Amino acid sequence: MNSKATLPPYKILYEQLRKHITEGSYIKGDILPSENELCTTHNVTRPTVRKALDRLVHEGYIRKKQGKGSIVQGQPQGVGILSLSGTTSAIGKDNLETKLIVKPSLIKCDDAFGFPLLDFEKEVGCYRLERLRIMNKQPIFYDITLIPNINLPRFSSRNFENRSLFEIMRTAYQIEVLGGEQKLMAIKADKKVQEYFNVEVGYPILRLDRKMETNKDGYSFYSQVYCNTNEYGLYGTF
Amino acid sequence: MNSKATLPPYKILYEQLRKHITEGSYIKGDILPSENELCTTHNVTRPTVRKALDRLVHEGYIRKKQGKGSIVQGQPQGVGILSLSGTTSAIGKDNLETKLIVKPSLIKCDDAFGFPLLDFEKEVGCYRLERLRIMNKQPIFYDITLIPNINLPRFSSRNFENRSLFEIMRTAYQIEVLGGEQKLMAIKADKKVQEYFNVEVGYPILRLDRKMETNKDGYSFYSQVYCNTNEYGLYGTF
DNA sequence: TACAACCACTTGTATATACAAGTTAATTAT
DNA sequence: ATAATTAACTTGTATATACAAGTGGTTGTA
Repeated sequence: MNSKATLPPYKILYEQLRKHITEGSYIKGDILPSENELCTTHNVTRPTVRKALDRLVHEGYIRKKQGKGSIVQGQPQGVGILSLSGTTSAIGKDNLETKLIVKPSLIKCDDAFGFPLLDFEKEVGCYRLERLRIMNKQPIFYDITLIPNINLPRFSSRNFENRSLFEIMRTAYQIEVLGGEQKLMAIKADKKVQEYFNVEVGYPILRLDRKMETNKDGYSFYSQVYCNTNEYGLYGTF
Repeated sequence: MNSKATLPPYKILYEQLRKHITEGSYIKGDILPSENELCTTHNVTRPTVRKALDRLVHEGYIRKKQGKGSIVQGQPQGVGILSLSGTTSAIGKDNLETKLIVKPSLIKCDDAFGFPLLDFEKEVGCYRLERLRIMNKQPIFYDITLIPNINLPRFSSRNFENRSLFEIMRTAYQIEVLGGEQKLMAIKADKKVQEYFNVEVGYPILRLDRKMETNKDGYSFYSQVYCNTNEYGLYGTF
């Protein structure tokens, strides 16, 4: 039961190269050492090296060109709201102000924005909170989040202003979002949303219903996000 | 200059298995023949088989479990329109009818839905085509696509009905979409869209402006997609 | 019957090797 | 000097092989 079993060589190499890119040892446009070079320096064979590189390609860190080499692409940009990160990192922390408009409170519910809840999640209930994200004085996102109440010390009393929920979960509880599902739709602003966004009723709004899956086995949390995309479209890469 | 170079074995196997899944020969929950079986039936070795399977895993068609086998996941729900594949695979070929409403014609343009075009792209012009995707008699997607005119034999005369553009590009021209950028917004239906979708003016519509980057260096194509998300929200994983 | 051991099967990882195909720069012939 | 050829690199694909590790059924025992 060793929680930190030794990683297989191809993963070690992957982690190492990845780190070099994320930390800037290699920057965009650089060419990685050739596969054969990596073989000798890391004392593995080419298929092993290629397996590590495949992953970097897949994740967008590098791009390979036959006859030339592996070209560093830099941070895989754009993992915006449509992808892994939270909304804060999608737009850039600087201009985005986050307000907690409804403080976390424990509620019982049977489903989370269309995503069915597991029995144990119904049992323990969920923290529910509402936030508003404001950019240049204009509200852009309004979101409702449901977080199943497993052991999350001091959750209700945490400071949610101007912090990404993802960041809080990761740093305070070691819960990382690995992926998830989402459903997108365009809807007409209802009365509540109309007020938050200061637009007329019927105004087109983009809504995302999201399920965030985490590194804690079987543990997910959920949110429903309303976006005013009039000025800023949601940007992302894939 | 053979436009239809024979595909490498691992790609042939990939295409074949993929087809079996998308067409329903294998359905969700089925277990694929083991890697060794695939080796003998296709007369290749295991690394080759694994390369094909890796790709299916990556795209969400199958899931592998050590000691057990390759479990079919069905239509890769995950790779929806918000991710790698085209819209056809996002929803499932069966129920989605594709109509070509404006045939490909060469045009000159300076930008593609907000994405700047490279000089050579402006030079050679782009094929422009419009399609409508219909599900259960209800139009769901209306899209305009711009494809820079590099050497694409017979492009204008291809059959675009009920085929994913991604699939055509991949199988006919060995052009694979590796990733891209997209911008999403909710808008009000204008007159044209209102007619296509048979909704009133002002109806909320989800619009995606996308740039698709390919395995051909520097080659991208572009599309603008209008979605009626009233009945079916756009689904995707991340 | 219940349980443990075993076996046959699966995928996961790795080595060693070979040749094809694209890129680049040096070399050679004109 | 210029152009064509060559050589030395790069990644792409494939074979053949080996053992590790997880799964599930069978078998043999207590």
